[in-house]
Formats: sequence, structure tokens, C-alpha cells
Amino acid sequence: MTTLTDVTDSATAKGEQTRELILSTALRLFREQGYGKTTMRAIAAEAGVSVGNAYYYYSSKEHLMQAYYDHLQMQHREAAVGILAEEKSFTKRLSGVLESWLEVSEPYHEFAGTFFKTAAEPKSPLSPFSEQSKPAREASVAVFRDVVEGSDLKLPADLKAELPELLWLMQMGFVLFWVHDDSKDLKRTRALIVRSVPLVDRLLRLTRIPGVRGVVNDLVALIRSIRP
Amino acid sequence: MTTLTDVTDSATAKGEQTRELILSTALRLFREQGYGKTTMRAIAAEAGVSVGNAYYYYSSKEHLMQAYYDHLQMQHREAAVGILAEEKSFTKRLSGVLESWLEVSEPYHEFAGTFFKTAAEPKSPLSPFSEQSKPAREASVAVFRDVVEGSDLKLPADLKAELPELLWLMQMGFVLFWVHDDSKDLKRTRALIVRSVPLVDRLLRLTRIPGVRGVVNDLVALIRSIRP
DNA sequence: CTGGTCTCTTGAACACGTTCAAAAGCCGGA
DNA sequence: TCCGGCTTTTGAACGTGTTCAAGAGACCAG
Repeated sequence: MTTLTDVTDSATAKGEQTRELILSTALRLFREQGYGKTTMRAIAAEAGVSVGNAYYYYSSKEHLMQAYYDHLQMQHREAAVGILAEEKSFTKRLSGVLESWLEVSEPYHEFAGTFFKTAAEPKSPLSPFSEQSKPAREASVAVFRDVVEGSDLKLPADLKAELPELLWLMQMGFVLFWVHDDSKDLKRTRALIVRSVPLVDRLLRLTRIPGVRGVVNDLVALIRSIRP
Repeated sequence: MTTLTDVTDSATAKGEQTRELILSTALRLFREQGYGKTTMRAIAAEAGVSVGNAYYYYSSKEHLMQAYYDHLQMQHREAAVGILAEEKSFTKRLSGVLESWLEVSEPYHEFAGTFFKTAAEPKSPLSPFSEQSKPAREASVAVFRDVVEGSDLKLPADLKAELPELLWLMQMGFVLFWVHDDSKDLKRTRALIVRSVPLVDRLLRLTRIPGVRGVVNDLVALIRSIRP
């Protein structure tokens, strides 16, 4: 039965099945017992393969997390486009994207701490600033570009060009906050997002004031200059 | 000889000597070979004690790093007070403190990545936001309070009260940047600091403009509200 | 001097992530 | 059918951080 379902995939299907079995087993165990308490031996046993075989497909425990991370980001992007199709107001677009991220990520909040830990290391491929995560990063920035471009926001061109990346950076800050947030139902992170969005909006409107404009220009120039 | 040097300490001196021998050995090896490649067995062997004995004094490898971190922070604070005694201008005080931090930390830049990694985990005692590092954090904020209070800066009282903590947060951002900075001689981090300080200064002066003031008030209120 | 109770010290043992040489399947061509 | 070269699979073995039961010293009371 299954061998006939998809002719195009069947060439690689054999190994791929095991690959995905291992991944899904790993993610389930991560969710159930946390990352630290889930051993590679347990993943292998639960998936019905040998330890070495798990390493044949995923060269480290971290790579299993990487795979999860990609999966999550894709989910978020899908949720985001749904929202962006409906809203025109900048604030609503922005908060929609941020809140949908929170929603998608919520089931993994506890586990995210460990993920964050390995992502923090500069050399780690999971670092949001690393070369390896460049595609994922640019995809995220693209979402924020969409937030800006598709909105009613009026801004000078150079600031508008820089804004998506700044918003992405802001979101990184929110992620940092979220990871450390142990309040009930993530109340504090929710409050942060709800209150930050209108503030950003007001802040951006302020750039029309001449005195403010100069400082903002310098800020943009600074950010440009320190990029690698 | 040594047994007579310090009567007050001699009660605890016996264990303390071993404790410090282990710490200094560990830090040396961390510097020489990096954190990851330094094994507890190597530390113990080099210090001439057993592995279990090292664990008697430091309950984990992380704790050895914690100790290093405290040491470094103290060094920085000492360097900072020296600068703050001489300068009155806000910008010079601020950049003096930031640059002295850079100077003190520079020898440990590579090793800092690993440190940062474990510090990023929310539950880790090394996290800058954790309960355990509260004393160290408050001591750091106090330095920035000194930067503000002892300067010629004129600001509304409520913003001035919040400013030290904001500056501390900014420094956390700089640390994050620094850890990821692999440019020659840390050029990019230096540029960031040099260019950020006058910008902060100008930003603070902007708060006199009525329209800006309102937004800043809201920002301060937001920060207050999301604190745990 | 003896016994008891601390603090300090030891190294074998454990659990885990990871590696690797060898075996097992698989497949296309002689 | 058998061979040769691949992909896949195996599990024992290694190195590491960490634990722990047992011992060694120090010190004091009797």
C-alpha cells in the first residue's frame, strides 16, 4: 500500500521513513520528559532502532532539536501569512504576527529553555546570528518586511528599509524575555507584546519631529556600520 | 610560615587553600585550552587532588565558571571606580565604564562563548536574571547608578531613577554582541560602544521635547509593569 | 590514650553523548 | 545464481561530568 502512495518520493522513501520515525519519536519524548531527561538510547529504543542508527540520520542530539526548530518556524510563518492577508493596520499586523508566534511556541515553552541554551553559543549552528541559520533568519525578516510593506505605515524610505530587521531584533528580545518568563499563562510576555506594539507605533510616528529624526538617522547608521 | 600569616583566617584556612588551588588551576586550564577541552580529571590531576575532592569544593564544572565570573566582575568594578573618581561628564563616565569592562574581559573572549551558553539557560544560576546572581546584578546596576548620579546629566527624576537599570540592560546587549563578535581586535564591539554612548546622550536630551516625553513615560511604565 | 564526631579525601562506578569497525541488506550486472 | 559495491544497521567501546560509599585525618571530651 504505502509503497505506491508516492512514486516521486519512493526512491528515497526507505531511509526517509526511518528518519522521520526517529524525529517524531524524539520530539514526543522531548515534550513528554524534557530535553535533558531524554536520552539518545531512549529515543532509539522507543523508535525501535539502534543508537548508532539514530546517529546515522542525525549527527547529534542537537540536530534533532534543529529539526524541531525548523518545523516550528514553518508553522509560524504559515500562521503569519493567514493574518497578514486580512489586516491592513500596522499595529494589528505586528501584534498578529507576534501573538501567533507565541501561540505556536507555547507548547514548547519549557523545552525552549534548553534549546535556547545551545542556540546562545556563538559557534552553534542554531544561533540566530549564525551562517547556517541565515535562510531561516531571512525568512523571518521577510515576514516582518511583509508586515511593514503591506501596512498603512508612512515612513521615510531609509528607515522603512531598516525596519524589518529592527522588528526581527525586537522579536529576538521578546524570545529572550519569553524564555525567562515563568509567569502563569505567560502573562508577562503577553503584557509585553500588547503594550510594546502601540509604543513602537508611536515611536515611529515621532520620527517626523526634526530633532528626533537626526538621532534616528544616526541610530540607523550605527546599526548599518556594525554589521559584519 | 604560612600558618602564622593570618590568625583570623586560620580556622578555615586549611580547606580554603585547596579550594583556591583548584579554582586557580581550573581558570588557568580554561584559558590555556578552553572550557570544553578542559576535563575535571585534568583539573584535579594538575591541582594534585582527586576528582571527588574537586567536587567537594565545587559541585559542578559550571560552578568553577561561576567563580571565575564573580572574580571578573569584581575586577571590573574596581577598574570602574577608578574611572568614576576622575570624570564628571556623563558620556565620559559611561564610555569609561563600558570600555574598562571590555578591557578586563578581553583575555576571556573565546572562553566567554561557553560561559554565555550555560548562562543563557533560564534556570541556570549563572543567568544574569536569576535569583542567585541578584547580588552581582545589583552591584553592576549600582555602578551605573554611580555613573548617572555623579554626572552632570539633567533628567526628570523618574527617568533618572530607571536609567541605571536601562544602562545595565544595554550592557547586557553589548555583551551579547561582544560574544558573537569575531572581528579582529574586537573592532566591531569597540565601534558599537564608541558610537552608542553619544547617541544615548542625545537620546536622553531629546526627552525634553514634549511629544517625546510622553512616549518615554510610557516606555518607563512598560518596563516597570513587566518586572516579575 | 581512647572513642567519637566532625571535615576532608579518595577512586571506582554510573549514565550519558558519541564513535566506529564490522555486519547485514539491497541491487544491478555478469 | 553469484559477485561487488552501495546504503543502512548494529552494539560494543570511549571519554566525559558526576556520584557515592568508604576511608583518612584532625580535634576534642573523658
